[in-house]
Amino acid sequence: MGQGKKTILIVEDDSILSSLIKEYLEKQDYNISTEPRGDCAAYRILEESPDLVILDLMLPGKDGLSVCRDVRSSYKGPILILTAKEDDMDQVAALEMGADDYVKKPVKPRVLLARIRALFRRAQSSPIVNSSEKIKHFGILEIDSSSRVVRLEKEKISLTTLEFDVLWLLASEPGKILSRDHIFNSVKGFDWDGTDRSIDMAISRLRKKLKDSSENPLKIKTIWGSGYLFVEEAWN
Amino acid sequence: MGQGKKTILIVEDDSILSSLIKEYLEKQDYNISTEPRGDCAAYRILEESPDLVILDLMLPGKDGLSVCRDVRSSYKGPILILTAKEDDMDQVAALEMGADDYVKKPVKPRVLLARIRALFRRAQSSPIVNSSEKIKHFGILEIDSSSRVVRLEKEKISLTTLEFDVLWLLASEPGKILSRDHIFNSVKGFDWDGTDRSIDMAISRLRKKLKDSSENPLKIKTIWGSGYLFVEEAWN
DNA sequence: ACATATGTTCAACAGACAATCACAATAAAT
DNA sequence: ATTTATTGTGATTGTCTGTTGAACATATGT
Repeated sequence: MGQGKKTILIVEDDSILSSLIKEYLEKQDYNISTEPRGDCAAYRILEESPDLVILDLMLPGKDGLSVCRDVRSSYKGPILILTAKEDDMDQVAALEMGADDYVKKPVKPRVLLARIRALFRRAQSSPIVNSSEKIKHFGILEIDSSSRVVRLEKEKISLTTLEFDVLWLLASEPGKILSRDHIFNSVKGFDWDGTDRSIDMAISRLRKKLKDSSENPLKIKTIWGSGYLFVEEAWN
Repeated sequence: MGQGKKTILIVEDDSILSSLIKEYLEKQDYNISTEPRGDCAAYRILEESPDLVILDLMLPGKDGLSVCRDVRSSYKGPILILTAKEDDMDQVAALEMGADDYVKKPVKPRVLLARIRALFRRAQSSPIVNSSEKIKHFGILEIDSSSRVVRLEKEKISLTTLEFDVLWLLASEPGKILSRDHIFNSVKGFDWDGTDRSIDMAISRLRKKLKDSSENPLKIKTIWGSGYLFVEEAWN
């Protein structure tokens, strides 16, 4: 499930620190992007709408406080200020400006993580409504993503989680070639290592369960050197 | 609990500091009560349900961390830890235990106020989910959250607190995958340690009571590697 | 056409994760 | 303080998924 990971934008001009935090948080299973410039930060926050923003105060282009003020009215996620400035009045100003936390450098990664988690616990945000279609029909095949049930000629087929996810993805774009790379990424949420053949296996097991011949597959075709393709017309 | 003044409970054994903060915050138009003992704190938090709690860690009777853990599942307001302890691990532990902020003494009143305000801002805007809907119907299943009664084909099913909370949460978002992490967090109020299997057990017991087959669950499905999902269509 | 390199399938195995039992620890009730 | 109910834990079993290697298929170069 790709949607699972939370995204965090780190706005920080010290690239060493920035990538240090990035690495640490990536290990904790967050999706991290970084931005060194203050004047680009506001734009990117609104554009990417990350689940959380880590914001430095002293930045080239525009200071963090202004960024915070500028985005606060439209960006609803938590903003965590991370800065070396010692002044208490900055802290007060930032918090009043709409920041949710103010942490002084240097900070232990473990502490930063705990604070991030506390903010997420409170925010609990996920207003992204999945308005896309929940049920797909292709002749004798029916796929229901809210109950995760697949029927073939009205008969229920029991698929595993991975098999279902792959089928749903392919069926979402019938007639289009999807690379292993892309399938892997969409289904697992992280990148393909190039040697993994789990997708091959999932396809193989899917074909068997969907009664598609493997030597001459009509329903899920192999595009040699490119990937796989769901054939819409094959289910009648 | 009216719209008027917000109430804050200060749990702090140093009576000088305690009344200092009390005075300052009263000037800012908050309603303050104080409690010096740790072992009485949990009781008073649940009894008075203040809008926010300021909690010291080193307390007579019972330490603040335990207080935090004990009340977290039923007390939903912000908890701010205010302590002289310097140890980073205490900070991490407190935040993971469900605290919302961790401030080191000594702190300027102005800073404390700013942090309190930031917490209130979040608490207010955080979506209280079930203010409207108190009863859910899914075919033969009926869940009443005001009386905490569950009926299956009109027959009353007796669920434990945890089981009910988990069921209610899942049924609040049918067709959506909820991770153990998320379920644990919502139900207990603090973070999952990664080895705990209480949610698995709750699900297992729920399935049994709701007469869902365990080898091939139709009503509460397992999404391998991700979590669980409530199937709306399975109750007809 | 032939050999060679590269991409794909599949069976069998191994490791990771989940379900469940029986029991221990904890909390609640008496 | 004792009993009872609820929740968490260790061990076991089963299920899902990824890996390996051999066989097979498709493309490329000579």
